[in-house]
Amino acid sequence: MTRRHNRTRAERGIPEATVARLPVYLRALHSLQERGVATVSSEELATAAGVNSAKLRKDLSHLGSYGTRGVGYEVEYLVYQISRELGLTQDWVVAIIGVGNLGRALAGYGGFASRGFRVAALLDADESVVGERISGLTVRHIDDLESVVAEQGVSIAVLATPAAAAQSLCDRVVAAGVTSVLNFAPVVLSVPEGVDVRKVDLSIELQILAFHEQRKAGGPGEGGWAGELDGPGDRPRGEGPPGTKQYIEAVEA
Amino acid sequence: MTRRHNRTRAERGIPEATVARLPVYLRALHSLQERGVATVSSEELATAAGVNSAKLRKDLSHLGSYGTRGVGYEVEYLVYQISRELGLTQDWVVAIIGVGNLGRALAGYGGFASRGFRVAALLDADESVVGERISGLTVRHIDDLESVVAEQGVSIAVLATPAAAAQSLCDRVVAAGVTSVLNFAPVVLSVPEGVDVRKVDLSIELQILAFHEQRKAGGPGEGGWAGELDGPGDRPRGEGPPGTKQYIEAVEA
DNA sequence: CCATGTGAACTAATTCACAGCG
DNA sequence: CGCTGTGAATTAGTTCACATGG
Repeated sequence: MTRRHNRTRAERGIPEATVARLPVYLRALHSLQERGVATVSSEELATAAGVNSAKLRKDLSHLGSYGTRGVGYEVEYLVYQISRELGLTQDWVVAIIGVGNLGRALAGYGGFASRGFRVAALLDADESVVGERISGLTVRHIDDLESVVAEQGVSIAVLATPAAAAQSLCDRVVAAGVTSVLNFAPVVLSVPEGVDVRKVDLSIELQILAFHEQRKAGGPGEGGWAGELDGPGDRPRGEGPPGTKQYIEAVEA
Repeated sequence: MTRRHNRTRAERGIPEATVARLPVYLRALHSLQERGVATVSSEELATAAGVNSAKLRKDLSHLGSYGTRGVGYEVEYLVYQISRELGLTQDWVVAIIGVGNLGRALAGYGGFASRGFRVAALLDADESVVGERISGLTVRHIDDLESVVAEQGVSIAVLATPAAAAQSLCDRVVAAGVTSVLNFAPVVLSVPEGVDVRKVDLSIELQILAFHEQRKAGGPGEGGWAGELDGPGDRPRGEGPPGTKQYIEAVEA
């Protein structure tokens, strides 16, 4: 919040929206780097990252003044600066909790190893998967969670468990000292101050798409304005507007 | 922006931030419903959804006036209204493109079927998986993409392919008439006006966590302010500050 | 009397537009 | 001259706080 030195810039506090875009810029830069491009303008990089150039420049300006006026940005240098800002110049030890379909997919995901993330452990409660070897790691029993976290120095836990198990496992990893959690289970996790949680939720994404899809087709419901004037009083109870699937009964997965 | 009728509320145009939270509220409501709760206050629901109550009320107010002052919201009714707003009172036909680890995990994900999303097809380019049966569906060859989209009336495509294939497959599904894409490949997709794309990106999420994790440990880089005073001129070229992993060489996954 | 619904105040994020530097 | 970097203007989102109505 308050400045605590004479920091020339960056000044402790990059906007969250900017932080969320830095990885995108970084990926675009890597791709340029592979193609042997040495220098890039804000316009070009912005296009590659799918944003407009003003936003890109403003974002980068939060890190410092790393461009050259009249020229652009040196790709390699910018890659380094963004990597450093994101904390990718050091390794982060990751544990994946839950080795179902998703956990396996994550364990095999190349993107982990490539950028400073080292998967050090796979854990599961199911005896029948414990001991199995996946992507070079032996699945360990969830009882070992605390010792694994301590021994390996895990700082990021990836939760790929059923919803019902997520909160209590989250509590355990946090108690064991993990301060960042990436949650794939469809639940809202509560964690103490100082612990960061990020959520990846397929079904939420689909529902957002459905909203826009419906809108393209014209208004909510089937015929557009079912229930328009219903103040409390003429509420549909137990049935939707004619022709619609009624309510939603299925259980959460 | 300007009102264009005497619409009592909703007024065409729910803020994007609100849309993104509606699925969370919906999930919390379903969970209350399962526990037999009939009525809920904004305070309770907000807690369950992990937001504050003012935000929840403001969000719901964009849909209409569905609460009762002094009492709260009727769970069942609110479930219905949010579902309708999100377009979940109708079925959406989904095709999953790419049947690797991730595609399989997605195909088996219960959250699909449960809320108005019907996976109608699995497609892959790899001959060795074509014909395989997964979660009740036979994997079809990617050559059939256009006909599958047309026959099944697919409106949402889920891309779970390698990065290199994503854009051209995206082009194909869009050309075939799909107007919503959920992209798991680590690339920025470009699509024509009117097509919605949402991105789920593991490695971005991890990088955001790393940023905050690093911050907890105190400042970027190892020793805090490597390159502090470097205006252009004394840039590190080809090496990072002492002791840091240098640059990032690995390829994108 | 209590919890919703909402103007008003505030904070964050985006976009504009141009000064200024290489 | 061409591009970055950035104040200023705008727009979006959040939070406050309370009038309102069941």
